[in-house]
Parts: sequence; structure tokens; C-alpha cells
Amino acid sequence: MQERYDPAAVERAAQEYWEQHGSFQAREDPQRPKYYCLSMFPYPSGRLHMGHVRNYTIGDVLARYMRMQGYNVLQPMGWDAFGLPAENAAIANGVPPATWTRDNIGYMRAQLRSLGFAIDWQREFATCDPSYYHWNQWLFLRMLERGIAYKKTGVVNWDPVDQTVLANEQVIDGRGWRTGAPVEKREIPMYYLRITAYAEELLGALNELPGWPERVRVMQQHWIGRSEGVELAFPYAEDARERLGADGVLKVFTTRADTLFGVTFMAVSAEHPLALVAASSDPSLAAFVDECRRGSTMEADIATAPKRGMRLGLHVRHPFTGAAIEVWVANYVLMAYGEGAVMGVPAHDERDFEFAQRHGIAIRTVVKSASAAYEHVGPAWQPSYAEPGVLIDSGRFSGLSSEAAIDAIAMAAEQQGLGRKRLQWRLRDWGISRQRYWGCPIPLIHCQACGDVPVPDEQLPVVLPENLVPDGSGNPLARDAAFVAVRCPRCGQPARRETDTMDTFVDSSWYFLRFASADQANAPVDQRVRYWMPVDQYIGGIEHAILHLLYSRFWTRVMRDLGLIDLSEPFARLLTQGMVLNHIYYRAGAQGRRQFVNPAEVSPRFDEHGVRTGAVLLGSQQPVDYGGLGTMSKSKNNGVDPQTLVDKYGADTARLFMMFASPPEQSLEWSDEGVQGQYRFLRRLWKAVHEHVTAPGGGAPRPALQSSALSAAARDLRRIAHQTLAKVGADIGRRRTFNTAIAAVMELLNAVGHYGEPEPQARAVRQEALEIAVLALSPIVPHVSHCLWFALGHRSAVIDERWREPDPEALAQALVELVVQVNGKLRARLQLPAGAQQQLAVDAALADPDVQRFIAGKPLRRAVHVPDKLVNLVV
RNA sequence: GCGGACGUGGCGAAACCGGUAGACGCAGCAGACUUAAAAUCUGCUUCCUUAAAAGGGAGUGUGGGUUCGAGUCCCGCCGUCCGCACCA
Repeated sequence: MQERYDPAAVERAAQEYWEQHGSFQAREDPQRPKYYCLSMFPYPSGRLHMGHVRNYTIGDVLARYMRMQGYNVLQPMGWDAFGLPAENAAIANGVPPATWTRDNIGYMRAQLRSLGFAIDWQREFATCDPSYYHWNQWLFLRMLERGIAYKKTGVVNWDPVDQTVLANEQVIDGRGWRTGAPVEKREIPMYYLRITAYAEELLGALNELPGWPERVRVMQQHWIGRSEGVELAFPYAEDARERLGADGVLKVFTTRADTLFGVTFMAVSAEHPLALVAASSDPSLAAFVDECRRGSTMEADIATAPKRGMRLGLHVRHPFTGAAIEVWVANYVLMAYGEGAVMGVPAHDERDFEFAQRHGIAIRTVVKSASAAYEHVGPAWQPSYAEPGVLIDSGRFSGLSSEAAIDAIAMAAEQQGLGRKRLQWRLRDWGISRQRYWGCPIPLIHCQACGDVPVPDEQLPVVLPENLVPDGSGNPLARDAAFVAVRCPRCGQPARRETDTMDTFVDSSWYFLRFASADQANAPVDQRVRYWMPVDQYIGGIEHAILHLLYSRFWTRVMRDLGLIDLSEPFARLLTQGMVLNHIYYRAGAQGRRQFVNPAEVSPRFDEHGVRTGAVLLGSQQPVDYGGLGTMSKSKNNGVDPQTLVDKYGADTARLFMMFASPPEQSLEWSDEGVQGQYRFLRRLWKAVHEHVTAPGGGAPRPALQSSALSAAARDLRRIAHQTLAKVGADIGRRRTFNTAIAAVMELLNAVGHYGEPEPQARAVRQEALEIAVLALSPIVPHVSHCLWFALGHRSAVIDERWREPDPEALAQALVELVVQVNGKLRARLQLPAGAQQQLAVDAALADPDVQRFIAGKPLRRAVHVPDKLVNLVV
């Protein structure tokens, strides 16, 4: 055994062993329980970042631990390889996205291997492989057949300079992020997936996901957004009938039908047909409608914008009283929710109140608080009353509670054919068309005679040409004659291939299923998914709480309904890991713009309390300002390249630091000193084993332990070792608190260091303690554990070792420490035999001189005894 | 605005079911080794009181409450972070 810990040599040796023995290959084995451990696959952006290292280390620790528990573990890896950054890199460097992407995959794969993750690389694939996206296309066509996929014209962000659609995130202050050109809203035909058909199921099943974090479930619940309410129809008055047709009605959706008699205006969205008709003959109205439609896309702005509006010059009639009600167009009404129109009840809705105030519209109170705390909306400054209560001034419904009134009004409206109860969802159908090159082609052909014709299955996949280089203007696919020109599969005439590609979220919506049968060439999945699915533990960033995780739940159900699989929920347990943070330093640059300085280039400065105040540049000693902690990012220049960490300290130190610095769900603060501390620990562990095996007699075979004849110190060390085993098992397996698991092993190693008994069995006791330390750490620092395990005299690798159960005999304690409190304050500690009865414990406590001092002769009123733990004497 | 989470030493954190607050690590201080430094090892390290020790007191954002006992449970307030954001 080497005397010095040499991470590079250790890691090379361990990785070679795993490689030669095919240690990570997962094979279906119905005789053994399976464990599918999956970390979200990466986008091949170039190099791994710390977030990746954290994500994959968490997964790897769990995978290796469960393997030691006897599970047949699958931990695969793939690449979310389609997407915009590849196109941007292509524009910048003139390289085809395919080349850039595959180069990045090669580099990042090597990085993942160097970190020693127990990944079954035989199942690897990238979503840009035709053998994968073939099945995106095939599944899309099945959805089209069933009406789950459909075509509709929808509104998108359009950059007029680049001639392309922009994602919402690429629109900054209403302008394209690359061109700076004002973004237009365009109506473009797109393909949609009917996720709303699954809304009820997706919502209800959230309750059956106890292994998911509460907050992710709450976020999805809110996103799906189920509302129970009433759809009401307001018949057109004469002016509207003249312009729009005799039998027309204005429909609205409301959750507060009980406030129907408080309606004093109607408001429609700027995209509502009524607004468009009215605007067609009124230039000022047309200008307003246009302004609203072009309005800011920033969500926060929308919420705080003043409630503006204009009269349409049209009226509708109240369904019950027949009174004429003026129709307005208002900027706060959303076309995409409900009917794109609302009934305005200023007395009982904050937004309607604000609007009415601004435009001098009447406010009519029709609900009062049942507790009579609220009487009346009188003066203009009084806010609206939005709570349920008892109806007043509401015709035959007066006196009813809000709840009863909603039912009664819905029923009455239904009898007149002017309404019904219904559900409204916030969730919208998922538009998957992207006017982008680097994505999965949508398998359709547009024929003048036959219309939109699906590509026949036997012609799949529609292969994306990989040699195109986008130049930033539009989709190069659309200009690629070889791709576009095609014959109609139905009539054989020249036709045009669809050049839109699929949203990359499609690619990631079922990749976890494909891992179970990655080599299946004739179907998207096969019988093997029955064995591996569901994913037992999924690990990834909270940023995917809604989109990716909701789409995957939807897609899994679609595949279920297509008869391909027989499960609904893909991820049994979900762990959302926290962000990786680092300090931010900057200098004031030109025009007050901050120039961010990488923390590696500065030496921090602290005040007398040790609080970080700033720093100086390493070379020039010039001062830089401190900007607090923030997520590692390019823009703040506070990233740390994992590769430099691995090169300097090795993969095990990188893994150990990531797991030790904080529990996995919390954010993790980067610390160079912390990394060194973990490196120090591994060196100490190495040294402890080295000293043990090179000590006199250390070369002998592994010593056997006779537990019957041990000194007190030896029994203490044994107890600590077995307690550590129990604690680490619970912390990794149940609590997922890797930081406390590591701390426990550190305590054990400290105890080994302090154990210096010269007794005959010392070597056996120390051997056992070190074995437990190495075994317990092996999921976290697998390389160093691999070598130390052999060094401790084992002939088989630690990776194939089973987790050990703590020895009850070692855990048993003859004497326990009992804490004595007087009036709840700690006053003494006693050594008592384990299992002492209350009487014995209290008597012992009362006999203690320290305790007597605090009782000071006062009568004992009560004694609380917690066996083997504590006595509290109340005087 | 609505919803959720959180608030513990100089710092990251621990305390799992209401029972010893601060495990473990970082930083710091002292000592050993060394010509010296680094590395390593040993010890100390919440605050106040004290020359020091012993001893005592205080202490988990803040004010109350429940309890023999509260970092943990309940109520109010302050603050931080995250998510959603005109969803009728």
C-alpha cells in the first residue's frame, strides 16, 4: 500500500477495475428487486458545471447505496441534445449544431466517467439520435390519429429581423434578445397536444405522490388551476343585435355567480371578437385594441398596469332583469382564460372595482357579510368586498348565502338556456411547433390536393439533415430543398415537407422509458419497461418543477392509453436539489457597469468579526467590491470549473465536498477552504488505514474479533463504529442527509485516532472500525474506498459488498449517562446502569451533591423520568 | 397581491417523535515538530461575568402562550428567500 494518498492513481485504478468487470451494467433479473435511480439528463452545453456534479453525485450515492442493499440498480445517462444553444453556437462559430453537440457530448461523457459515476453506459443515447427521435415522430402520429395532437392557429412571439419565433425567455422588454427589434405577436398554425384532456387526472393523482416534495405538488396544482364556476350568457341588446346578429350572446365564466345582480358593466379582452368588430368601424378603438395586443409581455408589468379600457358602444342584457349593460374592452381581461370576457362587479371584485373607479362606473353592493361586520360599499374610497356572504338586492335570490345562491342562479340560468355550471382550467394545451432547425422534425407533409398528410410509419424517421449551419435569419430547414421537396404519400404529387421541429420538452418527456429498452429498434419501448419502471428515485433541479415534470406525467399517460405501458406516474420519488452558490466580486467599470471578477482571482478580506467585506485582486492587489452570494453563473463570473477541482484534488474530494457542505435540497455554498477540509479528511482516512496495515503484525491475515473479552475503550470504539453504521444507513437510505452521514464517519475516524489501547485485540477492533468507515463512505467516495478496502485485506471489491447490519451486541451499553435537571435546568450528569427504573434514577439524582445544592432543601413536587435519558426534578 | 419555505456561533451547518443547543467541518487562537515556512499532530474556540480558573448567568429573529421541560408545538409581529402573478 502506498503511504501517500494519490487521488489520480487511486481513481485510475478503481475506474479501470469497474470498467474491466462491467460493474455498472444493469441486467433485467426478475428474481431480484430493482431500483431505478435517475438524475435528469444534461443538455450538452460544453462542460459540466457544479450543478451537474451535485446532481449526479446525489444520484450516484443513492444508486451505490441501494446496490449494497441488494437491489438490482439501473442508473443510465443520456443527452438532452436538441435545442437553441447549439444553433447560437453555430451562428457564432459557423459550425453545424450537430458537430458542436456531438463534440460536447464526447467531452462531457469523459468528465462524467472521470467522476466515477456508476452509470450503465451501454444504454446511453442522445435525443438527437434518429434512433430515438424516430419514436417521437411515431408517438406524435399516434396522438394525431387519436386527436390528442391537433393543429390550431396560435399567437407566438415573432422577431421580424431574424424571421423566427422566439421563446418567451428570449423576449427582453418587448424586444428580440439578439436583434433588439420590437417583437410582434403573430398568429401561426402550430401543432398542439391536448394535455387539458388529462387535467383532472394530472391534478388528482398529485395526491398519490407522497414521495414528491410538497412544494412541487403545490406548484403543479396551481399550474393546472381547477376552478368551479358558472358560464353565463348575456343576450345582445338592440345595438349589438344590429351589428352582430340577432341571436347572439356574450358568454362569461365566473366563480361568483352570486354577485350577478351587482353587474354594472361587461369587459372583454382586446382579442375578443366583439372588440374586433367594434374596432373595425372606430379608429380610436382600433388603436387601443392594437396597443393592448402589442402590450408588454412581462408578467410583472401586466399585473401592476393600470386598468385601462374603452366603451365598445354596444350593450347586452342582464339574464334575469333584462337591464341593458354597457360592454367595454379592458386591458386586464385575458383572452386565453374562460370566455375572454368577464362580468364587471365592482362591489365584489378588486379588479372590477379599480376599473369602475377609473372610469366612473356605478358600484352596486349585492352581498353583505354574514357576520354583519360589513354593511355597505358606500364612499368611493371603500374597497370592494370579495368574500362570500348573504345576498341583498338580488331579486328572488336575496337572503340566500353565497354558496346557495351560486347553485340557485346556475339552475335558473340553465332553465332559461343562459348558463350552466362548469369547470374551468388554467392549464392550456401544449403547443409543440418550433420554427427552429435543431430539433425533431414534425412528421407531416403538406400537399395542395390532400392537405396535411402524416408521413407513413414505414418512412420514419424523418431524418434531420445535420450539415446545415444556421445564420440567425429564419429556419435553414425551410431553405433546404432536399429536405422540403417531397412527394405526397397519398397522391404522389410534389408536396412540401413540414419544416417546424418539436419543442425540446417533447424529447425529455419519455427518455426515462427509453432507457429501459434503449436498443429496441422496432418500437419506442418493450417489455423491459415493466421491470424497470417506475423510476424509483428521480433527482433534478427545482426549475423543472412544472414544465418537464408535468409534461412527463402527461406523456406517460398518453403512452399508457396507447397500450404501450401500464403505468401512469413515471417518478415514484423526486428529490429537488438546491443551487450551488458562490461569492460575487465586482469592480465599477465604465458607466457604472459592474465588471465581475471570478472569486478564484481574488483574495478575500474580512473585518474584525470575520465578516467578508471585500477582496483584492491576486496580482495587482487592487481592491474589489463584494456582492454577496449568488448562483454560479456566467453573467456574475462566479463559476468554479469542476474540472480544475478534479484535477487538483480528485473526484472523491469533489464528491465529498458536494455531499458534506449542505443537505441535498438546500442551496450549497462554495468554499475553497471547505474543499481542502474534505481533502484533508480523505488523507487522514488513508493514513489511518496505512498505519493500521503497516503496524507490527499488520501484514497478517485479517484478525478475528472475540467480542467477549474487550476493554471498556475497545467496547466504546465498537459501539461508536456500529452506531455509525446505523446512522449512515438511516441518513442515506431514509433521510437523504448525506452531510450528517459523512459527519458520523468523521466522528468514527476521530474515535479510531483516540483509541490507543495496547490490548491483544486492539488490532481486530481497529480493523473492524476502519472497515465500517470505508464501507459506509463507499457510496460517496467510491475510488478511495475501493483501494482502502483491498488494503484492509479483502479479496473482493467493496462495490460488490453488501451493507452491514449493526451488531446489537456492539450497540448494547452497560452504563448510560443520565442528565439531571432541576426545574428544567441542567445540573448534573450521572452514570447509571442501562434500563434503570424511575425510583432508582430519582434516588441517584437526589443523592448528587450538585443537585442537592440547587434543591436547597425545597420540597420535591414532581419528578419526570425519561428512561436512560433524563430526570427532571421540580421543586 | 396570492401561495410556500425559512430565520441557530465569525462562517457552512447539526439537534430525526417536545428531553444535554451548537455534533461535524471551515476560519481563528495556543502548543508540538521544524533553522524557518508549509504540511502534519495536540488542545482551545456561543456570549456575558472573572486577571485566570472554579462557579454563575444569558442564549436558537421578536413578543406572547401551552408544557415538568420549547430551536422544535400554537398565536401575533419583523425579516429573508422561492414560486405564481389581472386566471374572473
